[in-house]
Amino acid sequence: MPELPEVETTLRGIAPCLEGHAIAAMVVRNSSLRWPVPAAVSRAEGQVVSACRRRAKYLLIEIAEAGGGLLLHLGMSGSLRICDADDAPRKHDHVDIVMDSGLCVRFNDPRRFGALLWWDGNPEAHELLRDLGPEPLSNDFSGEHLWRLSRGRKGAVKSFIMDGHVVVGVGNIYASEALFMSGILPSRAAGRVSAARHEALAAAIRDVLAHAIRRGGTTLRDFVNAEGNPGYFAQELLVYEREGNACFQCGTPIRRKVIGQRSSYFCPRCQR
DNA sequence: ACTGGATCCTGACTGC
DNA sequence: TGCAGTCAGGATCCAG
Repeated sequence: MPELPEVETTLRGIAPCLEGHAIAAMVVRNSSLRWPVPAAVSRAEGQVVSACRRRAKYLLIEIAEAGGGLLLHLGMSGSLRICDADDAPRKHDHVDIVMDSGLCVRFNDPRRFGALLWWDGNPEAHELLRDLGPEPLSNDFSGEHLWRLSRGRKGAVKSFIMDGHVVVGVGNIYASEALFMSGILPSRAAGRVSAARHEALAAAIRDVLAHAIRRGGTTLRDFVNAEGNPGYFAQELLVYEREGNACFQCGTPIRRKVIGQRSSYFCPRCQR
């Protein structure tokens, strides 16, 4: 479920509850997430959260006093919500970060593809983070970057922009949207997209992600922010899950095609 | 170095 | 109603 805008929305929701406050307890009801939740997460107990950040789709809850912090990934079906620590847990509420304030940040994840780990020292050096590409909303990301990395690549440009080593945070929804916005067929070989079109693609990725963040993310089925509310970008999707509906630009029916085992949506007339 | 495929897991939905 | 099959927003790992 969550792509970069949804993770960013979640971060902005939980940060005020965490930053500057002490963690009273880490309650792990079910430790079998993508990787087992390590006992080390209890090192957060009794410590003040110094900062909350995001890198790619990972949430970093930094605890300077402990020389490390919590690393959280929402996977495909995870969400974080703020509630009272004594609210009864619901199905799939696997972990609570209980705060001194009496509030708690509760991690729910039906499919358990999410992760909660502990990092020591510099989080950027963590094995899950160290080989990641640039943030799409940073100055390190550009059309020139995409063009350079794509030379000689025969795989579909859609799979290319979803590869976290190329650029982070572009998931299945926004990949289809950005390719439509820049007029590029998702199945086209990445290495056969011109420099000018990579420039347009980079701009589209930036625009669609920034706009989705302003709308509080995309709720297709079950995404909710930290307050339990949905995001409002779904109503603005141009091609995603619009198979058979008229293209907003030319009226041609939107098509669906599986690329890299993921559904891809595109206009066969507007995209080349 | 790159690419495609399998895989982890539950729930919602479809068609018989 | 029930049941089998399909699909889902991620990303790692492995074989070739």
